[in-house]
Amino acid sequence: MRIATWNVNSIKVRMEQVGDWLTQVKPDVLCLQELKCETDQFPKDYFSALGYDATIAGQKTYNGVAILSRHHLVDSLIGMPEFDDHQQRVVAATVNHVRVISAYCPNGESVTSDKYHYKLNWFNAFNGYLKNQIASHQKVIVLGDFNIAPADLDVYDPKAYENDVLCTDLERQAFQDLLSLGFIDAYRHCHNDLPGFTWWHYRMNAFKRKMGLRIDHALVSHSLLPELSDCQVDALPRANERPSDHAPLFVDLSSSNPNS
DNA sequence: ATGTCTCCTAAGAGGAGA
Repeated sequence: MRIATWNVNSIKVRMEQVGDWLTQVKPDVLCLQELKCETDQFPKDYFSALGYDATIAGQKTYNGVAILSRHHLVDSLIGMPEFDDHQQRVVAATVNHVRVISAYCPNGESVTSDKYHYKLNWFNAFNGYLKNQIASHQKVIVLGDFNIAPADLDVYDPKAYENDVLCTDLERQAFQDLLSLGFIDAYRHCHNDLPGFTWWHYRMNAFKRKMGLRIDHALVSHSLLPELSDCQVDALPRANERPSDHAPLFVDLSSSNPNS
């Protein structure tokens, strides 16, 4: 199975780019973030015509997550049951006995912002949520925009981002606390010393100047580790004419057939 | 470098969020 994630920064603007990418890369599953549309505005028919079923958690203007799948999606769950939040940031569903979670973690804005506190609270809730998910499902994969660069290797200029949002010790600790539940950072596991940037600012010609951060991640449960064969960032869509600021990331699992 | 992009309100630009 190939399972991917992409923060598309508006599905209405990027629909055809996503369709083209699905046609070329043919993932079994694609997790989407920042839909920026309400659930009933999501172009479900367009992706259905490409062979993808969808579970959607949208809202007006901001946030919004979805899971697209070429296989049957079961046991869909919108949001975190024990965290009351009108911001649609989490959706889960099971595909071929693999629990897939699409997450759009809060950005935080800046360390002095109320949004930064919301971010840390949110990660605390997300930790509890994933603890439950990993306890109730054998194979779990969490993909999405985490808005955390876990280490200096994940930042083009660590000095410039030192103690800045996305890179603070508290955020990095929150990320490590997720791993401690029993997850592995798939990209870092497969690539010891490559940056693997997934996001580049729209400003400053950041993409062409390789000024990126690795803030989109795929976490696999220990039970999936034997199946993990590859994890790649596809930076090509970032060079599109009207790109999302994020590039897609995908994981290849060697088995996970319906009977395993 | 308050630099770019998207969406909203509301009838023009400007604010929010990233």
